[in-house]
Amino acid sequence: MKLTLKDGKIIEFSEKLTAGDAAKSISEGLYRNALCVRVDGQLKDLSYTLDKDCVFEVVTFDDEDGKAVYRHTTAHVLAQAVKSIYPTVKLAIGPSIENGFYYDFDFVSKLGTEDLEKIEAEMNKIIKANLPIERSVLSKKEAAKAFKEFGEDYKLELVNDLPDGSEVTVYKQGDFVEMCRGPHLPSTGKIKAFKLVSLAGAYWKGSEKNKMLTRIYGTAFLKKADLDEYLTALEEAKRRDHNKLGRELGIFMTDENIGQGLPLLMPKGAKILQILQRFVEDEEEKRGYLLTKTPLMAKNNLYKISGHWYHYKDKMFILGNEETDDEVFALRPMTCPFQYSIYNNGLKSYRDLPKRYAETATLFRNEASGEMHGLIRVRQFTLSDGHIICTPEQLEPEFKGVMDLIYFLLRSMGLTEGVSFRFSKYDPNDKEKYINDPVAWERSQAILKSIIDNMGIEYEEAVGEAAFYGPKLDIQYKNVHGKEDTIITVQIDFALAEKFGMSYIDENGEKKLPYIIHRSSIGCYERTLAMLIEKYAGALPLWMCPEHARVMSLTDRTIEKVKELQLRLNAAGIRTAIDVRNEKIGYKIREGQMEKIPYMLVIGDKEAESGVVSVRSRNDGDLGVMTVEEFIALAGKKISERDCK
RNA sequence: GCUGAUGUGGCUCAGUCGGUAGAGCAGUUCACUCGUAAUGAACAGGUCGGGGGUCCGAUUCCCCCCAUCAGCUCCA
Repeated sequence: MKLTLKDGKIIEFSEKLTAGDAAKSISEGLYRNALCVRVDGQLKDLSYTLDKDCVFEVVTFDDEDGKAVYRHTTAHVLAQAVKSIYPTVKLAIGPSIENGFYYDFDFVSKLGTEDLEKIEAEMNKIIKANLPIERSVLSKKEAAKAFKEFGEDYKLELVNDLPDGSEVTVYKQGDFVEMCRGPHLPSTGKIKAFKLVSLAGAYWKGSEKNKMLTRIYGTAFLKKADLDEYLTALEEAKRRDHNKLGRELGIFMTDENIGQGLPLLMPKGAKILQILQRFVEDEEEKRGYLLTKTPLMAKNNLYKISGHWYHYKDKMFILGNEETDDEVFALRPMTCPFQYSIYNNGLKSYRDLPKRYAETATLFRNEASGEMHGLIRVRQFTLSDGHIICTPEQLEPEFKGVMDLIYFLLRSMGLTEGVSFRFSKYDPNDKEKYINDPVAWERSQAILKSIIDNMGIEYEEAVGEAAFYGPKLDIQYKNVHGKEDTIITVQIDFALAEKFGMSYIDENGEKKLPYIIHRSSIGCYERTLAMLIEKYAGALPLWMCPEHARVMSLTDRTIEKVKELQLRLNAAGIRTAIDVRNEKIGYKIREGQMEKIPYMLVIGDKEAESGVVSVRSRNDGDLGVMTVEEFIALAGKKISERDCK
């Protein structure tokens, strides 16, 4: 029997043996770290019997699969511990996830955070006992019978969902049995460092129609030091959290009397958004967009035509009552039908196309109360919204134009690293959410796919993430908690033009339906700001800082000079504030540093006399003295170039 | 909306096993006029998230709201 190793080396064995023994004989060191193996690319337990030629690979914790197996086994230990402390609990599922694992339980009584320690103690007992983990195979029937006996309703449901005649693998450790595809570590004692991190609710099978179970999150590492490092990194990440940092820096606040999801942008935050908005609107104008300004509300008729009323009525802020009022209004949740109405004003020829409409749109969406999060999910927000109405031939170049604008903006903000692309498609089985026109869906998805493939964009496909009227290309960004959000989206709409009676006259004098691209350029300003705060830990690139420089007096003798310099810098396009309080310079510097002011300029008697300034950068510390002209050149260049370093 | 947690001066937090609260920072005033991440002193600042209930008495116990955080679900 020949085993082909990863490096191409071939090892021969005279008789069959377990994967663990094979690994052991190949390399003592590697074996010590082997968690499981890959046989012909398939993950197997160390107890797996090798009986024919194969490609053989040892899987360690350095391997993503190895981490997953290690953590998955920890999840089993968690389940065993919970089961032994709370015998009435019912088990659901417990997979490994990025950076850890979770397990869902159905508890009879409530579980509190303080119970986690008790569970950890029990887990430690199980690990110390070093119970062997044994795999066996049951028929569907046998498994169903066993889980029914144990009263494991959720496991039973999972078994019953399997096709008839299929086999079920179960893993046994001590008196604890768990249905699982595996593989697993050979024994519970292999787990060295773990921690239960948090407690949360989660719906059975991910559907809110089902019962909410109790989910316990945890993580596990090979070494205690690695676990500690991971937990410290989590704490570090929280320090960058825009929701904390943004409030500390005076960028935004909330007020319980104003309401959930309604952040107030304070002077600094408002200034940043103004800077970004001017930048985006100017850039859009350069690229042939026409600015519109449309109402913040409309009669519900409008949303009935678009279909939004039927899809999203319960997420709209409605003014009036359909039963009793002649007219019912709703705050706008999107801009599309307003710009379509503008398009429809006057007959359009193919010569008029493409029409590129853009608007910095205030939108309102009544998000569920538990969804709100800082500046990322809010009920009122500002979207750089826009619609391009074009002929079929113009669709691809226009889409490319949109992507070019988006790249330009992302680059200007230094956000190109860390974004990923998602091709969001419809779900053919979801007749509720999507317009029922499979032919149009397939056609428009094929068009979008061909465009983005031609552009060489790497993306993930996501079924069931499309808008109800068409497929999307979403630009995704991860926040400090690792949660991914869409920051920008570009959509192809095959449905709404017809609903709104939009048309153009083609070369042959025939009336045609245009294509529509729904697009954002910088996304939702509030959310983009949140991502910027987290990316730069509050120290935003100079060009978008509300305060570029702060001039500080060393003593009261130089206050007048400080004020003069402020005027001069402001005139040169450098947003400048002053600090002439009667405080020590170290104190003023410390404050400026904590507020992440890019440049702090100090004027004492020496500078005042020779007409220079002492410059300190928030990143590089004291830069020494320079003339005012030199400073203006230095800062001015970085501002105009939108230097993000 | 659901699960769990949290809510005490502008901020960070302590405290009260039921007898109307305390610190540090920030603020104000005074002194110091100072050289690149905190000068010193004094003063001022709180309906203990809101509303009900129990009690002689509630910030503390109970109920209902509101807001905040993590997760689930949702996201045109």
